Amino acid sequence: MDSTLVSQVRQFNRTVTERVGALNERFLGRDRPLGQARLLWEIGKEGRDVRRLRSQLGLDSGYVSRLLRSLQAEGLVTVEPQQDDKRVRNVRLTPAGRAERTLLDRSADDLAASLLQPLTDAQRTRLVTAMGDVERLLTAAIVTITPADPEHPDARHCMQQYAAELDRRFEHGFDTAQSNVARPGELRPPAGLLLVARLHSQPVGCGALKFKPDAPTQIKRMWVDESARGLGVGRRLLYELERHAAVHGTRVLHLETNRSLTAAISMYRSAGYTEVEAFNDEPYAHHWFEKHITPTPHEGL
Amino acid sequence: MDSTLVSQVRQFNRTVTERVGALNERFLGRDRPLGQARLLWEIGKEGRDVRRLRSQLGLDSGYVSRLLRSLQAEGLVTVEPQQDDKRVRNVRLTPAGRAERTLLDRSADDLAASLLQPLTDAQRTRLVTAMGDVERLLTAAIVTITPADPEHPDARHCMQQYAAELDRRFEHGFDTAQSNVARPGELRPPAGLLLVARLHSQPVGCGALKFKPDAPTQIKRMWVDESARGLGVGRRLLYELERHAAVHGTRVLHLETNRSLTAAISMYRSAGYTEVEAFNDEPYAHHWFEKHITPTPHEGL
DNA sequence: TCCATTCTCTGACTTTAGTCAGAGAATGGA
DNA sequence: TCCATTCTCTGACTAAAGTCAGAGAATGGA
Repeated sequence: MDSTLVSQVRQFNRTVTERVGALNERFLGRDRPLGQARLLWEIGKEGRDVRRLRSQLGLDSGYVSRLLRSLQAEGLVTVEPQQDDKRVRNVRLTPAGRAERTLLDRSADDLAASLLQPLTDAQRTRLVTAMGDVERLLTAAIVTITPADPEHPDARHCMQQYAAELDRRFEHGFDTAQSNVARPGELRPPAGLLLVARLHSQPVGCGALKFKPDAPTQIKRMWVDESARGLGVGRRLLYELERHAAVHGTRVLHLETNRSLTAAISMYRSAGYTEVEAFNDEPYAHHWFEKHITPTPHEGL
Repeated sequence: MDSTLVSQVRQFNRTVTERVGALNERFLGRDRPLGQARLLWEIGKEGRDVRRLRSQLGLDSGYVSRLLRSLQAEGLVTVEPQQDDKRVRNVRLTPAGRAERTLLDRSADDLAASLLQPLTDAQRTRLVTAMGDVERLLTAAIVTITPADPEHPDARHCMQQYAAELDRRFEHGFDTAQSNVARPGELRPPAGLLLVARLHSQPVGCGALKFKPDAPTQIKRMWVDESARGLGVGRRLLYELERHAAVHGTRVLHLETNRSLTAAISMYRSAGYTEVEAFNDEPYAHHWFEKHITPTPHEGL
């Protein structure tokens, strides 16, 4: 890895955590421990169940329990069992809790404003733009891409979303029954491979390979969730699929797509796929692409 | 303040501190409290005196003392009185301490690399560029600009640096004696005003006004330290001077400058100053500028 | 109807990160 | 020479942020 990049990232980490961290304490931690404040914030106006609070903040169950009790003692929250599963408990803000949360909200606004205040308009715009870029790319960096079984709940979620989106976007909708859609077994080794992209362990994208003896490997089910677009997830999925295909000995990749998926088409083009004659009779396809790759069997094993 | 900007800054603070903070702990805080690690890092290869450590990390003297003793107990540092002032104590790393610091260094590199690793080359470059922007602008945001007495050590430092820089940059050097340089009294209210820009309480720039009865107010001693260029400090100094001048009732501002100071000249132009005939006989000047402003007496009082 | 599992809570801890009020030594200037 | 100041250290605290090992209630499937 380029050491200049690494040292610039380190410099950034130092400066930003120091600067923003210091402000965080000065503004938010004024009369309330940061832990309590974070919890109060995360409960939200609608309330939340304890389990979700815990996983979102990454805290010990005992610790959260204690924090909740201290908030309860101050009359800021109420805790009661969920209707349908009485093991789970729901936390809600009382009116006093909502008022306190609004105060925190104001403090966070003040903090942000204090960072912007000394800057000129032009500088403010540049700062916010750069912050957006950093955020987006840091988010992209924590997206993981791993093989998954087609029957795994995350995989099924992706497939459903995939079909639902095609149905929305195709001129005449999309019906799984009419398409040459792959059955789960075909996307499971050794017949194929399914990759799932996850962000904060939520599935946000997928892509699959279907290996064919003595024929090009097919790319299937490329999908990226609305919320994760613009992070380069599609490109990474494609790249990972190509890598796996190469290990499997693939020389040629095939994929077909619908003309309504313009962003995908231009991504395929820019990733080196060239349009070819129709190589199958998929009813929903308008474009057929192929790419030649270099097999690298057993690499990294 | 534009609430879109504010909420974007908040979003950034949340995402980035969470993400970088989590990594910080996972990589750096593995087998050593973060406080110790920071101290170990800050001591540096050359050693440092305790006073400076304290001020750089912003910690209580008793706390630093205790941290140092725990590092000493592990054989990582030695502490001994300074030669010339035995109240001050110097801290140095032992070979074991240096080894430990190298380990920390490696961890910090790994952390940074782990952020970059999942990204494509293009994304890495964009991330690092955006990080640089954010850092620079956050640094700019904590520069303070306040009036100072011309005899204050920080003010004197600025004046000396100002003269030294002119001497370096002018073709034939710069001699205070030959210039119509203002004496301290002239830059002190009510005759004038001196502003000092500071970063982390170190002086990094200055600018002054000289009020003249029934004549344009003069801008003098505009200087920004090498280390703080590109942060918009000059522009902010100029803006603040104009604001003070307006409050004082000024209608026209005058300033003269040397042709070697090209960056300053273009800043004056872009800030609305127009070149005019020479209005004085300053021997080092090649360009004379003026700007009309609207007086705002007693504003904000 | 069991029984393993899930979810939350409690009690008993620990570690980290400080703060505060001096004490004691050294220094610098009047 | 004195005295205020500076610098570091020590003792005596505190608060925050967790960790860990259960206990007890509820649930869901065999």
